[in-house]
Amino acid sequence: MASANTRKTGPVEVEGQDDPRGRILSAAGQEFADKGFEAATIRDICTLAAVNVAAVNYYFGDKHRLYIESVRHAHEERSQQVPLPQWADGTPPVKKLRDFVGNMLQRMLGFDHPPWQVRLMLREILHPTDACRQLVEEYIQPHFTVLCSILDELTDGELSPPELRRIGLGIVGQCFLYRAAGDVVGMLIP
Amino acid sequence: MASANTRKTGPVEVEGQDDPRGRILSAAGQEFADKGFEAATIRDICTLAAVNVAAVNYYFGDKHRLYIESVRHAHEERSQQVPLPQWADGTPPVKKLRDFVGNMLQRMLGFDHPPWQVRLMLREILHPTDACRQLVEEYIQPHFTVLCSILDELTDGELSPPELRRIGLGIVGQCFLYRAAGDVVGMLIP
DNA sequence: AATAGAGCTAAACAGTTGTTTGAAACGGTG
DNA sequence: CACCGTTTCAAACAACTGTTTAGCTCTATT
Repeated sequence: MASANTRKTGPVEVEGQDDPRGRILSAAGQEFADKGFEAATIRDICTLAAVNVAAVNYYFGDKHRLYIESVRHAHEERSQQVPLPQWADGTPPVKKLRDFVGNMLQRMLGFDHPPWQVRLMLREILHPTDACRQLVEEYIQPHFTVLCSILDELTDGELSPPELRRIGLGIVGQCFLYRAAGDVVGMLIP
Repeated sequence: MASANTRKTGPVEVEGQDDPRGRILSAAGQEFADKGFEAATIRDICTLAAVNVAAVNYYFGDKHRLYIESVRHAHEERSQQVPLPQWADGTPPVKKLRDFVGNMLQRMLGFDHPPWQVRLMLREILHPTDACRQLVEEYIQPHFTVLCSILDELTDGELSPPELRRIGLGIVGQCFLYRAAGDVVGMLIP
C-alpha cells in the first residue's frame, strides 16, 4: 500500500474544489460537529465530500484518525479566521480586556452563524477524546494565558496566579454558557 | 432467581434490586451518560442490568423511548437527592444566595463523585433532543426562577426582570464551566 | 386440573456500520 | 508506446446494530 497519509505541503494546499483530502476534512468536520463521532458515518461524509467511501481510508487510514485530523483542521482554520488582537505598547489594560472578551465572543458565537469549527471544538471540550490534549495545548491554553496576563496587568500584579486563573475562568464561564447551552438559555429567557 | 422474595404484591413498584424495569432505567442512564445516545447499545445496557436484550423493547417499546424515560428518571432522582433549601421568613437574601449557589454546586459537582444523573442531564443540555423540553420545564426553569427571585430580593427590586436574568445566567455560567468543561479546566490549571 | 396471561428469554431478522479488495483510470517519465 | 506509481471506484466483507418472533416458566383464577 502507498503511504498516502503523509503530510503533503504541496505548492497549493488550499482546500480547493478539486482537492479530495481537503473536501473530506471539511465534510467530516461538519458531520462530526453536527452528530458526534459515533453518529456521523463515513458514508455520509463521503457523500457530502463527493468522493468514494474508500477515500477516507485511503487518505486517513481509519475513521478515528480522520476525526483527530478534522479537529486539528478546525482549530487551525478558526484560529486564522478570528486571530487575537495585537495591541500597541501602552494600550490601557481595560481596553485590552474589553477587546479580548469581544474577540472571544466573536470567535465563540460568530457574527456569521456559529460555524462548524467551533461546534466541533466544543464537542471535544465537553466530551474529551484523544484530540483534546492537542486542542488545549495549541489553542485554548495560549488564549487563556493571554487573558490571565491582561488581568495581571489590570490589577497591577497584586493577585497571585491562582487568583488570576480563577477570575479568568469566571469570565470565560459566562461566555461559555451562551455557546454551550445556548438552546436551553433560549428556552429560559423569552 | 427471584424465589426468596414473598412481598411482591405491593401496588407500588419500588425500584428495588429485583425490579427489572428499574434496573434497566438505571443501567441505561449510566450508559447514555457515558457514551451518548448513539454509542450506547441496548446490548450493553441489558448486560449491565442483567436482563435479556428483548427486555428493553418489552418495557419501553424502543431505544428512543427508553432514553426519554431515563432522562426523566435522572432528573427526578437527582431532584430528591439534592432538594432546594427551604428558608424561614426573614432569612437575609444574601444568605439565600449563598445557600443557593452552594446547593447548585453540590448538585452539579456532587460531594460524591459526579453521579450519572447529572452527566446525563448535561448531555441533554449540550445537545438537546426530544427530552430537553421536559427537562427544562420541570427542572431547570423552576430552579432558575428561584435564583432570579433571590436576586430581586437582594437588589430591593431595583432591577428589571431581563437584568435579573442576565445576572442569574452570569452566576450559573461560572458554575457551569466547571461541570461541563471540567476536564479542560483541569488541564488549564496545574 | 386446566386455562390464561404476565414475565422473561434464546434465536433469528433485516439493516447499517467501518473497512478491505481487486481492478480500472489517470498522469507523468523512460 | 510501454512502464509504474498514484488515485479512484464499485463491490464485497465481517461485525454489529435495533427490533421481532416464537416459545418457555411461572402465578393466579376458574
